[in-house]
Amino acid sequence: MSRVLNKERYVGEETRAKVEAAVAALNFRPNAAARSLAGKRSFQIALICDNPSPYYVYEMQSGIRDRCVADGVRMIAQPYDRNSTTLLDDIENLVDATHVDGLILTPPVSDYPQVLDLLQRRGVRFVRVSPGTALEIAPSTFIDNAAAAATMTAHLLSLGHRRIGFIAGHPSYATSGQRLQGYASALGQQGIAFDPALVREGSYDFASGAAAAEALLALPQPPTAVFASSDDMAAGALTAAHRRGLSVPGQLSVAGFDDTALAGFVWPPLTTIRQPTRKMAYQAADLLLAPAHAAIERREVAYELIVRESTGSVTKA
Amino acid sequence: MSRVLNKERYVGEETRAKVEAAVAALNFRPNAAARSLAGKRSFQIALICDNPSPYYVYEMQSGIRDRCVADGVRMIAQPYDRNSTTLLDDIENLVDATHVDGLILTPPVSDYPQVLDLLQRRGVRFVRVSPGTALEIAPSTFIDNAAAAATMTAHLLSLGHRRIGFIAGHPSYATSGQRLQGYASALGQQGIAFDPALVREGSYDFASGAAAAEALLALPQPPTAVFASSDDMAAGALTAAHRRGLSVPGQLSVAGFDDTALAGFVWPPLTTIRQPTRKMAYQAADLLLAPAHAAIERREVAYELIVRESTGSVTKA
DNA sequence: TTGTATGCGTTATCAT
DNA sequence: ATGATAACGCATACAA
Repeated sequence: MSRVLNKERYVGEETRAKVEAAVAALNFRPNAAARSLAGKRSFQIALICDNPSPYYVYEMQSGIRDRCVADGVRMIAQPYDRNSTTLLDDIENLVDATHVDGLILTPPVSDYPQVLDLLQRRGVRFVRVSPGTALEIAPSTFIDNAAAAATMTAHLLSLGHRRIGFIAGHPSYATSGQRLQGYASALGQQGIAFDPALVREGSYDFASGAAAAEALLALPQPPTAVFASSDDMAAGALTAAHRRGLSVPGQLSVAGFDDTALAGFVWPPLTTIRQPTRKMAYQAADLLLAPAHAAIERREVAYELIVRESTGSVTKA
Repeated sequence: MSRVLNKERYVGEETRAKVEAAVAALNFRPNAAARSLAGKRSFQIALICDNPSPYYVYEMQSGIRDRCVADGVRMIAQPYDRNSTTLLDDIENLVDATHVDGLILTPPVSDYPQVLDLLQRRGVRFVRVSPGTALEIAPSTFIDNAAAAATMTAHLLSLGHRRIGFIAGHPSYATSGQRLQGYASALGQQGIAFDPALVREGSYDFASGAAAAEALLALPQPPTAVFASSDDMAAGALTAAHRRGLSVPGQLSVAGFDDTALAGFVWPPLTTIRQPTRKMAYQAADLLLAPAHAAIERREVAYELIVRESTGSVTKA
């Protein structure tokens, strides 16, 4: 029976048929605990996801699930506190207790040296989503954040904007630096000087986006467009503009990044870079569940510029 | 060792100390699979959550986790497709394979007769969140949806509104009918006739909210306020108003329900009923993990009216 | 209060 | 290609 369920080679055709009939008749479901105890696999993977955006978390989980069902693998999802001091211990505990077949790490944990160390020491398989360092130690999925941010910046430039504010994410996220760099390089491409005053640091969440936009709009020479490197921050920027009575995009264009549902739920709907989170998650799970490859694979996923109503051409003064 | 870890009675003080020392020294972590196989508990629970709102899902998971850490229990979270035809089979498979210690069901699954039947037949413990039928078959957590909706409606009435549009949720959610009833009763309280034309059915998501609001605003005698029974639908109503060039709350007041983060991310921020999803989730997990009670417990959680800028007094024509 | 043995339901190894 | 059997790491019933 075990041999049939695990699709081993060398199983007679009639034996297989008999077993399958019995399985169907008895509505038999193998006990996961017993399988885990006796075998090498536990048919469980875990998602280590500490992210401020529920949309992101949801998409990650959905993508992983989509891939897992094919293999009958379950996902353990533990929302982690951002400031948990026990993260390392929690992960070690998880690994020891459940013997998960693998872990999927999202930013910023995907770049925590201590976590990576631990996992390597323990010989646990893991896949990283959007990592920024030590790319060769494990498989990963990613989008070209720099190119994506450059694309958006170029879009704003093509609309006539010359002073473009940029709201960066928290530096603990590798993607944050990559997006900033793309913004800067697109400006350079057009011979526009990089003005540090136009760059503010947020933490990928709404409140920080609102505060950063507030600061930008209070500048003696405020920008005519704001590009926030997350949807939540862009929504914050939108609110800041509304509070100041600025029409969007009439007086201020606003752009986001990620293209979560939020981008379409605000007014005006946000022009964004679509990061296919769900697809990245699916690929991450695929990397984890597929038979081990010889080489460490880095799998790139395509991004997309989504133009909506929050950006428009700069008005002639 | 087993006796110490499981806090059994009749363990000598010195034996306990020795064991604990060894556990600490070896960094010992009991194997979950072995515990599950040998014992009665699996130290795993599952969340069956099919909800259109990522915020809701996130809050549910967070609340459950908050309670689970205390017991060293893990949560299996599988996002379910809304239209999955295999839901019943998936759940049965989950139960058989993992022998979870219990399940937490959220709407609308918390009222699916087939699922409840299955769980009862199999003798699986489960807790329901916001159920509407057969309340006596299992513990549950809930808020008084009718009273909450009545409170919001009363708030709008006190602002001078007399024609209040109501966007209901999908009827498969028990909460949907409860909220509608609260709205109706508050109107009756003020001697205002219930006008069916002012009630539209949505499906708790943004798009349906936008469509419903669109229909309400197209009425010969449009409402001066719209009360949507979810934040997503309220955000949709907001967008519909903006598209029509209506100022909010100047020309149209908009109110939501749930008080997810979304309520604060849109413009203007939404007046809502705060449903403490996280707390409900925590209590649900508590009901599941606490030693079995004699009686089926129904645990009520308090709601709260949150007044923000999307509602205002009706303007004199 | 503590030691001991049996068994949980599979996988994997060794024979056949 | 298939049958038999020893682990897997704990909980638990029973004995001491």
